[in-house]
Amino acid sequence: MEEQIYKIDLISAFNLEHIFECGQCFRWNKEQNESYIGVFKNNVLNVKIENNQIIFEGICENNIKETVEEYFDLKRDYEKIKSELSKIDEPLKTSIKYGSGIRLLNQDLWETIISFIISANNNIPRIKGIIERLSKQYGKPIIWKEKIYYAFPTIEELSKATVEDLRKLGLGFRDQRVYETTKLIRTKQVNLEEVKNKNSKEIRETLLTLPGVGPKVADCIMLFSTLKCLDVFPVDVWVRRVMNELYFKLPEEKKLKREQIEALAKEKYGNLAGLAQQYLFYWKREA
DNA sequence: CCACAGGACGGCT
DNA sequence: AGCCGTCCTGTG
Repeated sequence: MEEQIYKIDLISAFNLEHIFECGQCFRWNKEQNESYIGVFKNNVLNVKIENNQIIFEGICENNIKETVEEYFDLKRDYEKIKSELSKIDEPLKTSIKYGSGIRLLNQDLWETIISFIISANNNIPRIKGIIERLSKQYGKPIIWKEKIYYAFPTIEELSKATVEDLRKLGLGFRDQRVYETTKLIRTKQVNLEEVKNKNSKEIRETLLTLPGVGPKVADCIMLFSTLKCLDVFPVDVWVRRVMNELYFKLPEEKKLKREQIEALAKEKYGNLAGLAQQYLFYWKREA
């Protein structure tokens, strides 16, 4: 593997902070110079914006242009999506202006499943720390510019970890869930290759059979991985707050149940509900 | 020291 | 069916 570089003209639906800080990924970190470095698959990339260009540079297993186009969802027309969603109502329009550079990454399904099981009842700094330790312990090293990075462990690699090993890495009560899910996937009792060919409803049902995957985690996996089911609407405490505030003017949380919020979102935002969720979430989190 | 934040799950009504 | 305590660790 060797260093590669790829540049494209800057597009308006591409902002590093919007993409990497909207809660969809855990392995991208900001450098001193405002660029980001991240690990995905067997790639380590630095992304920066300079002179109205987006510059992707780093160690890339396959052709960097194709890798980047796939991972950063570059073939999807976000301008069209934003203008369609902006018509729906004022709050959504405002949130879209705020997070205009958001794109949904096409992340590896296996990595997304494990990452979001770890995300349960957890905060972002700690989730990031756990995933780094898992990768360092079980993943393959990748060296770039004298620094060592670690790929996320493969199914086989993570299968070497015992529940106790996972506990030592700080997973807490999620250790058992990650262990059992890894076993189900390794033995193909849940076959990830087959999941890809199913429809949205079947995918969700399958994911929900994995230990540690409940409704919210299932939706995140479907939205943030290569599955790209844009119609799901992950409801966490933040989204619940926004929806209650925006549409019901209820100062107290928990007035609306998760299912009710989900149903409302699908009714209002239709098959782009997942994107709407991201704009609203990012807006509320940062503002 | 305690309170709190964050989803899944199992046990209880 | 719905509600609620518990699971673990970091932060204030």
